[in-house]
Amino acid sequence: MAKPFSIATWNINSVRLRIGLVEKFLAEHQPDVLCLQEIKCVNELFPADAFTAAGYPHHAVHGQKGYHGVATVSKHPLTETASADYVAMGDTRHVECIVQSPGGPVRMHNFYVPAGGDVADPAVNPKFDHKMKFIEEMKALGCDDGDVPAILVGDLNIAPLETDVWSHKQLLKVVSHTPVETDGLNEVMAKGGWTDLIRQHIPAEDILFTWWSYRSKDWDAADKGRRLDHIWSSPKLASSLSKIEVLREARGWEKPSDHVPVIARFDFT
DNA sequence: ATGACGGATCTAATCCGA
Repeated sequence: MAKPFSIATWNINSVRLRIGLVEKFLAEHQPDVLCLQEIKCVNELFPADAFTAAGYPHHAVHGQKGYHGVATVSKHPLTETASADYVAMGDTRHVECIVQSPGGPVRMHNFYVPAGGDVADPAVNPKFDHKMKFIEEMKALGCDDGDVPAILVGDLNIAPLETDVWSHKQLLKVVSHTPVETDGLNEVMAKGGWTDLIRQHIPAEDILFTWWSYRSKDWDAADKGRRLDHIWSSPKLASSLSKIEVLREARGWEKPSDHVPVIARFDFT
């Protein structure tokens, strides 16, 4: 008998402003676990009651005032195991917990990787230096550390494949798609033994985006997006993947986030 | 021109996102 389990990731760009959209999303799609990035509030201001009322009473929140911040909410019990301070900047960009899924415990990593600023040169741009150091530290993260199979999700702010951006050629020097970033992210994946679940399900030949800039007059018609949001897992869990859903329609909701939710559905045995 | 919006904050103009 298969045991369904699903996880979603969404850069919400202020959880307090968009709690209504989150409630709509949870009601319609019912993931077992939702990982949010850019909650933009301290833990005390996280709308915990709304999540509990929506059927998600288990929370691991790691926020700060105004910027960044990550939160993992779940239908099933979870234990927060770490909130690593990558690059020791004091930023809230990672929360790790173990979720009691119907198929057994799963380690969940929820990341918000620094955007990296405008200029892709660490010597003149401290934000890009920060981003590259953050990626460097992520290379130490193994998918099977500690014997519990793991899932890594989040806004990694890097679009690794040519089909992850609207124009590979025009974005080669644009932060998020430079070779030093995409090579770095590929190394994080290879060293940790991670599998890219989104690209396991949706062929690398297919154009695929999860983010569209607010600055575009008509984001849908222009369609100049990037695939910045990711779902990875250990190979053991990857073999149980049944479906990936990228909710492009959510970019067209009223007062939307510039990122859309991505859902991975599994059938555990 | 990729494009010139949208969030939080010491409510006004500034920093930040990618």
